[in-house]
Amino acid sequence: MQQTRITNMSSRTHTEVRQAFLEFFDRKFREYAKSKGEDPTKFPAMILPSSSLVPDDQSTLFTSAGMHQFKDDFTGNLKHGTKRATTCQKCLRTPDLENVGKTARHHTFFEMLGFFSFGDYFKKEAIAWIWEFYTKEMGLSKEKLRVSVYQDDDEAYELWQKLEPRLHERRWIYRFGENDNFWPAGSPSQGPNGVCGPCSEIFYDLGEAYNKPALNGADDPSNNGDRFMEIGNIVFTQFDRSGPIPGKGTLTPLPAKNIDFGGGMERLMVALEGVPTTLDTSLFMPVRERLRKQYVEGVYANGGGFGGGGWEYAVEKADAMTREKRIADHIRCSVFAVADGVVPSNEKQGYILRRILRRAYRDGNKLGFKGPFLHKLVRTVVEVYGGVPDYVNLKQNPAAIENTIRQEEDAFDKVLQRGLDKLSSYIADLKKRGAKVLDGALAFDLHSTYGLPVDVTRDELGESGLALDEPGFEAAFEKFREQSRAQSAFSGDVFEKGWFSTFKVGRKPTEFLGYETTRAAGTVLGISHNEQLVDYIREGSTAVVVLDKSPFYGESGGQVGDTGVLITPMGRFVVADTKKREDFILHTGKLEQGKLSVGDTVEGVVDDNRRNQIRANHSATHLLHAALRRVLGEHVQQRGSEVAPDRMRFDFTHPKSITWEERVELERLVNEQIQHNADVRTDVTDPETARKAGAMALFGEKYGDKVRVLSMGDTLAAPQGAPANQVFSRELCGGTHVRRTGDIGLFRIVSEGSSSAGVRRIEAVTGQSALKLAQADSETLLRMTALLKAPAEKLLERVEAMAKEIRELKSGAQKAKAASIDLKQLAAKARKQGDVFLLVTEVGEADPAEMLTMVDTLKQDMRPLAVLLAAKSDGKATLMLSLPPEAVKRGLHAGKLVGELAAKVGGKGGGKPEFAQAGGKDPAGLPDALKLGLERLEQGLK
RNA sequence: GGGCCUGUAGCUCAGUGGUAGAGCAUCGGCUUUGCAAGCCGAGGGUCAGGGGUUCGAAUCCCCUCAGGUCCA
Repeated sequence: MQQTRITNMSSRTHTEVRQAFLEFFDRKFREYAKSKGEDPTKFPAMILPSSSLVPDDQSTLFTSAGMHQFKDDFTGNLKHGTKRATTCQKCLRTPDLENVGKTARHHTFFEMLGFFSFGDYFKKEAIAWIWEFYTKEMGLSKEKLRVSVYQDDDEAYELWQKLEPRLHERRWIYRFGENDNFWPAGSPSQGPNGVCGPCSEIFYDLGEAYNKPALNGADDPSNNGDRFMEIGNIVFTQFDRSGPIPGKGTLTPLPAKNIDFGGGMERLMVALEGVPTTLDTSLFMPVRERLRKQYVEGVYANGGGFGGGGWEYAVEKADAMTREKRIADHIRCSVFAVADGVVPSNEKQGYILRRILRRAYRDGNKLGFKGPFLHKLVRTVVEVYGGVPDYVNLKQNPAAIENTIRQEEDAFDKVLQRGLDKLSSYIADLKKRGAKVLDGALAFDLHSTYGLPVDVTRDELGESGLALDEPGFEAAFEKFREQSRAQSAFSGDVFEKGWFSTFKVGRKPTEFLGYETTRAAGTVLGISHNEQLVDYIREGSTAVVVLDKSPFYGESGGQVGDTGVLITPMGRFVVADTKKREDFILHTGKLEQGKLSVGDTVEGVVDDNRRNQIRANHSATHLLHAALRRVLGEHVQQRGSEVAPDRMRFDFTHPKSITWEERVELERLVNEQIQHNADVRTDVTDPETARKAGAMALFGEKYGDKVRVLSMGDTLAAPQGAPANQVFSRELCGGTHVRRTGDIGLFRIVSEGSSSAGVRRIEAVTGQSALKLAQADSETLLRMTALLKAPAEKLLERVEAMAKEIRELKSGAQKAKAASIDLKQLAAKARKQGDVFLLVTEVGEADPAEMLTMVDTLKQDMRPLAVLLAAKSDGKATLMLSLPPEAVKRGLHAGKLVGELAAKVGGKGGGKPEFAQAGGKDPAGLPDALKLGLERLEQGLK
């Protein structure tokens, strides 16, 4: 009976479920706020969008928990302007990588349904609401739900009991210890100190078929079986722990208590759809089906290839189910990561993504796929999630995501090939030696140096009837890991430390005034000296100063920070650089004069001239971006930029280098826009309106509720919201720009190149710098015309002719030198010694290269020839000896002989049996050396 | 943050202290009805950059840069 109900509910799509969750909590929040007497017309937005997978702060590589974007809100700094919020947060986590596809619930990428309280509602509401959501809104059977509380949390126990007496009667409220039901796990007795609290989990019983009870509270992770799936966890942050670590700490109640609820979207879908694992839900089945279809098509296209079997064959061969599921998980993860701007690489986020993609690729190989196949699944993932409002960036440019993944597949293919080549040479070597086992250190080298996965090595060895020295491999790996660990500076702290984290608590971000002015008054909120917060600094101190308002632009979006000065009644603080950190503007510099204290009113004065050059360069990047899309095509995507006063750099996706014609056209288009001198307009609006107006948003970039839309170029008379094709450039941008395009003055491309695979880089200059460049070019030209005595338009011809002439002269020079010695005369000195011509002589001034030419020329005339030449150059002596095979056969060795002769000129020498040279510092010894050489050669040739 | 590998002609690479090479590509000539191709020949190199050791460095040592790869 229950089954019928579940089936009914499963007709909801995941998009509807997600929406239902968010709307449900939004409703609850509003009811609650009203009951507290709050004014309903003044409610802030409480359904918040998912933040990017790549977090703003440097604490972690990826957003790995639903509460990540609320870290500051939990410490009392209401960054989002609300005390209550609900989200569906995308997360990425890899410690469970090994479990993906094997268990019912592990993922690399997952979505966390969350609701949060920052010192607002607490335990009672949280428990009641989530229960109502699961049982009423989602219609989950109460028979299937179990809950747990922390062993000492009687309050939570009673709340559950009162809410649903049956849970208590059936003993379905479990009390677990601090390792299961406390956050951070085990903190009462182990630490760390700080905010913490008990939690309460909700489980869904998948049925006895999955008979691995997990609800025994044991700490052994192997008991985290598949029968009971944790679908939600409410953390009650209510204590401040202090005390020894490890050791029993004291838990002091916090005045402001928080709620952090997280429930896996994938797990909820399992409960709703009645399937055994998260990877069997409708979130993944389209991807898995697409994969199977591709496989079957592959079999067909290859005339029944893939080892001659069908899917079932592969199942038997390679544990296909796990692999298929893992591919589905990994490709979904990769699509989301790429959409958020991550590109596979060998560091940071890019490296995690690369590992995930390569694992999936290997799984595909094992299933029988040959060559790239993962990128073909991208569209399916995009189709599954395309309807979710938060994930519009998936739909924005699926081709770019496909491309990125395809490139990584190709790159890995190459790596595999190289590794396999190396391995086969090892295998050949083993066979030659009659050995059976490959050294573990070698296998590890293949892995660590050439990126060849060890399972590939194992398989290949197996096919040749060989084995891998497993303990040796493990030992090498462990040694390597230890070394890396010891040398690591990596810290995994989620909560940052340092002066800034203390400073920012409860403060409003700096208001940036620099769009309108470059000179404005502000109040000093904080000063950091030597990484410590201080009340004041004295003359000569370097410091970081934070103001409530500032005209200084903090480095971001590629634009460098402003420089200038902060003037106080008592002093002068020279700003050398300005950075932006979480919307606070940090002025770095030195107090040149007087004293500066917190609370002082200062006048911030930005270096105007420098700022104007920056404006020109920044605006020019927008024009260049637009021009690139017109000249090269719509596939051009910004990949980064750097805007400084004297130069700009723009990186963008494009598969080929740019032709000269394209470059000329780009320059022309940009300068045309500059000459039209159109107004530059900024509209402040919300992201949705901006998108509709066709503004280009940076791929993978994060934007707030309000964005600045910058429109530039022709047809600006068009009303706000006019289609993008009516203006030359329309982009979201927080940087500072010129008023009219004419302010840019002049735009010139300095260079074009590549910064990484598939990404081109253009460097350019504007305004004064462009003029300087033009003048420098003219000067070069002018000087060349003078130097070469040719008019500018004939220069090219002239230089080409000269280059040719130089080449001819050069090759002629050595011959001429050789000739000047009069080779004929030299040759006449040659004697026949047995069947070999023998020539031993001094040739005056000559360097080794010239002597070589002589030797070669002489050898052409007399064959076979043994020749020993001696020469002086730069006050040093050089000896050169060339022997024909006939002489070598008779036991002569040019290298050895020349070494012996070198001693006569105070030097050393050597070489091969048929050719050798030597040098020494004492040319006076040359006659002796020649005499000895002649004796030896005569003897040797007899 | 650390370990290892690589960087040589337009491309793919060989070259373990002694005259910088091969294959492909390019250009020219010949052969062929044409194509595919073949034959002969030519051009093309700061041996990633810098410093050092040495009589002599693509080669050995140190530093820098770039790419690859693994770990933290």
